[in-house]
Amino acid sequence: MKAERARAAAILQRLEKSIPDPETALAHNNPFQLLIATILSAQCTDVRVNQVTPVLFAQFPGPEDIAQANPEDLRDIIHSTGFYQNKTKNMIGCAKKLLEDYGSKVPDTIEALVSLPGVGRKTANVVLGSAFGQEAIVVDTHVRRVANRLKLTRSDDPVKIEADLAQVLPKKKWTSGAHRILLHGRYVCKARRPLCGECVLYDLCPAEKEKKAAK
DNA sequence: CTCCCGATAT
DNA sequence: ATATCAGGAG
Repeated sequence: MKAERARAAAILQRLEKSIPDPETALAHNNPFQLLIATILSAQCTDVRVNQVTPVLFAQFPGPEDIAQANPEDLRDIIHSTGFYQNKTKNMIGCAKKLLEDYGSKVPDTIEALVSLPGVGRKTANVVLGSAFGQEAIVVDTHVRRVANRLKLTRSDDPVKIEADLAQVLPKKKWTSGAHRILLHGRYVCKARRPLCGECVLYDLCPAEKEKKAAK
């Protein structure tokens, strides 16, 4: 365990250099907008979400506006993010629930967040970390892949991965650390063709050693 | 486990 | 032309 923490610390130290400022890529001005943007980001790139949210928020800035919106209008705006039927329903349901149960404010606990339509653990942790400044480990597909390649976890279950990372990362670095791992996965340790040649973690990566051993 | 869907890399 | 990417709900 102690050795694992030291390895994780070494990994983080490299990533802090290669990714100095691990901020959310999702454009937003307040917790509500981040919540909606993150709901839209399910199975969709942040780049694409950022193409639709300015249009969406110009017309529907707050929960009141989205709760009352004509679903077709919302759907047309968010169409390109995919899964637009679900996402439209979720946005409206989510806005309504915020109005009815949370005084139009985005709640700041994982339990309350996860109770909102379209909000799972990943989305909840994004909001907790980036809107409320809590230490929250976001596990998305990138974090899952990178954490497994680095052998920081052996699990495919996001909840278990989150627990494993919580063990090995200092709490002060939960949000930034997970986000750096995420970004490293998006741009370097990619799903299809990982750029091992330009990876700052090259010598710390078990996946790389396995490849060499296989030769 | 299946369904929900568009965009892009190959 | 099509495989792959990217979370949540039922």
